[in-house]
Amino acid sequence: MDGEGRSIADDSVPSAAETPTLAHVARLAKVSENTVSRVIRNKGPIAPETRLRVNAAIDALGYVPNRAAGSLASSSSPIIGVILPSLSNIVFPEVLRGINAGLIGTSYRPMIGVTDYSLETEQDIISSLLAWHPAAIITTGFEHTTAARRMLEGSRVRIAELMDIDDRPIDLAVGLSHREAGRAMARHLVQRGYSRIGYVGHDWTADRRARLRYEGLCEGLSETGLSLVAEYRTEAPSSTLEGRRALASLLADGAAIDAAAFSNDDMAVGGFMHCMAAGMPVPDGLALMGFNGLEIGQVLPKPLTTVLSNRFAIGKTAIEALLETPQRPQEARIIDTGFSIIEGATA
Amino acid sequence: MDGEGRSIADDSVPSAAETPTLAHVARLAKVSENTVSRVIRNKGPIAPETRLRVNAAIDALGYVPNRAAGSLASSSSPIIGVILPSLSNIVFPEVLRGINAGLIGTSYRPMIGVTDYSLETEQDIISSLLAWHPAAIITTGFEHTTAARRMLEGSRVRIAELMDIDDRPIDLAVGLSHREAGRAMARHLVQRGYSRIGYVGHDWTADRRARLRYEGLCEGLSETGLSLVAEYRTEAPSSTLEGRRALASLLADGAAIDAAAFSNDDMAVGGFMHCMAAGMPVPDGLALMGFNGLEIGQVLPKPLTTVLSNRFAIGKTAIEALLETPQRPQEARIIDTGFSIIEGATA
DNA sequence: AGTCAGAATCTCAGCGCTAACATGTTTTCA
DNA sequence: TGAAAACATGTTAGCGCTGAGATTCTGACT
Repeated sequence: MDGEGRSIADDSVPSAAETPTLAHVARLAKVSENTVSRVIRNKGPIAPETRLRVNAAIDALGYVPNRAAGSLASSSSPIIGVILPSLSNIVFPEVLRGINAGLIGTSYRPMIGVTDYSLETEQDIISSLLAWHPAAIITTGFEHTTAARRMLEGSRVRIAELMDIDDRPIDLAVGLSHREAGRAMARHLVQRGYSRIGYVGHDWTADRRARLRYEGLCEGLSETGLSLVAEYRTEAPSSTLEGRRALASLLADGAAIDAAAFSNDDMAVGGFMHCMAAGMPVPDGLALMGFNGLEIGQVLPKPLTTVLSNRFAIGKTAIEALLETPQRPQEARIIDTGFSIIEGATA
Repeated sequence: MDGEGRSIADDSVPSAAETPTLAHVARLAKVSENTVSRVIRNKGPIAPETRLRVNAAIDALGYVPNRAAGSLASSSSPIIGVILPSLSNIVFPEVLRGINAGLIGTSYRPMIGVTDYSLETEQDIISSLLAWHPAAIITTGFEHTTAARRMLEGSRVRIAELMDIDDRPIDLAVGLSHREAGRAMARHLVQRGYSRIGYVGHDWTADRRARLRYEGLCEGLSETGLSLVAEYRTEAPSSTLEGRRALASLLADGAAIDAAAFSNDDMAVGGFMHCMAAGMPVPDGLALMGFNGLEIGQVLPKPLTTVLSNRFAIGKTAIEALLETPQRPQEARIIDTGFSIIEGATA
């Protein structure tokens, strides 16, 4: 019955091509905007009947809250800033996958930036992410420019630094001790009876963790009275191809080694490929050990002996810890997700 | 000299722990907020001297614009919604890498969602991304729920559907014809003299493109009077391990084939591993052909014969095309990024 | 000197939502 | 039975920015 004259403000339904707002929902459900807002955010007490009415109106209009408005009003947003060094290496997508897994069922969304291992780029990304007043920022490692560190510390946003735990975090660190992982590699190889151990690595100027593993490896060896008898580092970032080339170079130089420790699995798989192509028996002619525990290593004709870094768990754990405590705590916290040796058939 | 009494409103500098706003910058630079806004967005005429003064104030305060406020006021935001089916497969991170590359130098940021190949999940993600009024939404393929399609079409946001071009896009499609790629595989194998060709694939209920390649393969073969002599599809998603198992199963069933066409490189690399472990010579005992052109395939002792899908280019091209035209055009557009055969040593 | 276009800037009203507080309405329990 | 506590809602004032339309100020050209 709306024949009794034109109603004064019948804009309870938005005109076509106009996106419905809280106000539309409120009018249709005959409650205040604030009540609708509280229903949506599930905040404060709501009478069951009211909730029903509001939800019906939301469905009827196909209302979707405007996040920008919400963020502005509450000066915080359901965004998780995620800063990754690279997307070329499967390791970081796996961390992202963990982050995403931890976000399922929440209304948070990851907003990403890729640094290409440049601290200056990281700084720019941090500043542009902070402009969204995100709930948290997740980045990698402990190395940041001074300005970046100041921004991170100065913001009230929660900060997670992933992968590494060998230093003091700003707020939260989740990862593993790469130094310890390196030592574990040394111990494993020595236990297996190898004594002439070589190192094959990639350019680590921007990869602190690879260097930490290298240092751990050296320490581990020296604890048993050994040391590296040969080493080769490429000038390129890690890749399977570089690994293949690097091992070939090391052996071509006449290195007399019975085992090669690689900076990571990509490199080690490349090394394995070289051995196959060159007819070098593994592990009897040469033992190989990697780091990461990538799937590809486990599908080789002989599964690669390596160290499992729980990338997925790192991402997921970080998100869970961050969401658990929205406010930055007084004390920084470190979560060790550990590592484990994968006893393959190559070392 | 600020000793001459307390100034009435000297809040040109924000009090500590208060983030500076446009208003602070404006006061410090002695211009209106709007002028600062125009300097920042580089919009409208600004006197060089004013620009300098404003930029100095911005630097002095370390001002960072509040994106939520900007988005609310302009009802659009520098966000690119990116919806990916999965992060487990390196293919999609590579697309994301392309997207990211196309975004460098702009202030757009990707906000991501992962569907795990579920159309319902895609629909939820679309709705939650639209809540940000993004500049564009990039998703995969042409299959969407009815509601999702309606949301995409109804929004004024630009939409790109990636990977596939074998159908009609909503707005923009960037990718390659998987059907044609399948035909090309058939032609290549036939040209090389193989005639007893088998197919090894993964579960494609959610992977339309794998099915299209399969169909193209069959069509290509039948054009030369041939057809598949054996095929095996796993019930699991594609992986190297599944590929290895699948080829083993197919051969164990006694299939008399001289070449195996795989649904993708992951599967093909797994197949290669099986051959190595089983002592089957490649390609003389069995030829192998994949699809994608992943790095790992090219590092095998014999580089894998495969089809290069330009994942990185797909992402980058899509972004470039989207940013070039902020408004959705009348006519939907298709960009074919093509494919090419990688002549490896396995087929 | 008068007019006018264009450049440079300002004023002002929101964008759609939420925080904080105010108000009214029940329930609880001494 | 009355006061306090708990519940259920409403009212109001922004959050920090941008868009549209003034307004002021130049200089160019009659």
